[in-house]
Amino acid sequence: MLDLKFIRENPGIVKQGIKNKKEKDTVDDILNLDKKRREFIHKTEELKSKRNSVSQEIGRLKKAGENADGIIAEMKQVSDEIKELDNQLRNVEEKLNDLLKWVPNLPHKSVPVGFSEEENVEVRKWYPEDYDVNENSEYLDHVELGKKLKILDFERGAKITGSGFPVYTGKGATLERALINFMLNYHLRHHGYTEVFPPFLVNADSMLGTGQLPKMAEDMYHCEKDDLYPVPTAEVPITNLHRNEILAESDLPINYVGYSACFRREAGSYGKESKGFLRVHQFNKVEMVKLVKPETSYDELENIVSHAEDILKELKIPYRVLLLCSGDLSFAAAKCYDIETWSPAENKWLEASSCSNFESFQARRANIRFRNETDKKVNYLHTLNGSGLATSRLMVSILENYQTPEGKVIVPKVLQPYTGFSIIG
RNA sequence: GGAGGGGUGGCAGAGUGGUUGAAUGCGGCGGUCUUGAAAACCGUUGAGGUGUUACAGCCUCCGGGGGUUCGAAUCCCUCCCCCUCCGCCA
Repeated sequence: MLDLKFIRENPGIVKQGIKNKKEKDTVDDILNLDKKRREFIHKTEELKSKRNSVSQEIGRLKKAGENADGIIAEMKQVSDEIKELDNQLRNVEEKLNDLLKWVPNLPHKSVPVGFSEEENVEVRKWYPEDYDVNENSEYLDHVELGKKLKILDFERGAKITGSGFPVYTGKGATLERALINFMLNYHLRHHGYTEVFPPFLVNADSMLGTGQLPKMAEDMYHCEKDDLYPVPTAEVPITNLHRNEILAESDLPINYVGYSACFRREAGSYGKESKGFLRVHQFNKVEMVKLVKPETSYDELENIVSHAEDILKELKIPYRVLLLCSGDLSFAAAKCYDIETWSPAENKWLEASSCSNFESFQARRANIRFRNETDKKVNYLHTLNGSGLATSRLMVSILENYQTPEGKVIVPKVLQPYTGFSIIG
């Protein structure tokens, strides 16, 4: 959510930001409602002030045993008027809030303006030593390989649940678990995070807090009976841990890392790119979440990206880092880097991580604040998160890059202590 | 799922219709005293909205929402959460 005052004072900047993000511009409607709102506030508060003082007077009269029927009758009218005005005010505020919830975060000034993914900017690329880009191009893709080695079973996943719910079996299951543990441990030991194991279902307030609702409602699973949402990412429960809290400045930065299964409906995305792991409804992800002081958030964004990159370097998987252009930014993000890993069989880069700075956008929605130690003022903090990383696309790159000419898969060295075996097949 | 109890400021804990945004204690901050610290004493200490150049002023908030009343932390309805006991259960 953007600050209403900021919108009021900088409508031009907000409009431009919305345009650059290809979102719907409701600024004029918002400003109109805001004006109405303040008019109602003015009227209703004037009456309330009167009511308060007269009510006190009534109390005094009654105590003194005097008759107050006249002013009580008068106040009854004032009270009705207040009720009516409050209703109208509530109505206006509801409309205003509905609009505000749909206003996207504004792109940071360092974000290139652009309207398609072609306009994303490649920031850097990394290959393991002696990596030959062409070497593995003849190998089996992860679906065929997974089937042959009996480590992935997409068909039975479809049977027991539905398409897009992969099953890991045998050494595949162990490898997946090893990957998750390796990543968690690495972030804990080398990057100073605190581990969180969150619930996988959250309430609507949490989904609103991080910005999945209302805009992404169609992409979320929803358990209607209990009004709970399976998390699309651990970002949601972890960021919302401190919803409606005022933290001490000395608490910051807070660095959390946590694993969760992630559930996404991916509505309307069938067909293209939906093979195997390329698009699934349930996947595993280790997520880094940071709650930081505003002035540090852009440095922290660079940190979080490098933390994700460290994992790929340890795994020796080729990757590239993209700076997303304004039009490709998610609703809540002010700036975002995607990390894509190389898939030789697909002959393309696959998104395995997304690292974003939300500035105060989520903090304002979720009401997460901190108290400045020097001036004692309360202010919104900045939130960030980054995948560190999602295992599904990463697994594609691992299986394909570590494939031997015989169709076996060597387990990356850093994972071997976790798997207990060094080769699959 | 059933029965009962409870949700008040950073924490503990008063307050059951009329200057109560809220006693008191602890904690925090500032000060006096002290070579320094502790103790003691004094003062101060919630958030949001509106408004203002900035103050002031005004309004709202005692789990959330709604209601009764001239007036609600206090009464009513509803939802949520916590605790105790029973039942069920990985």
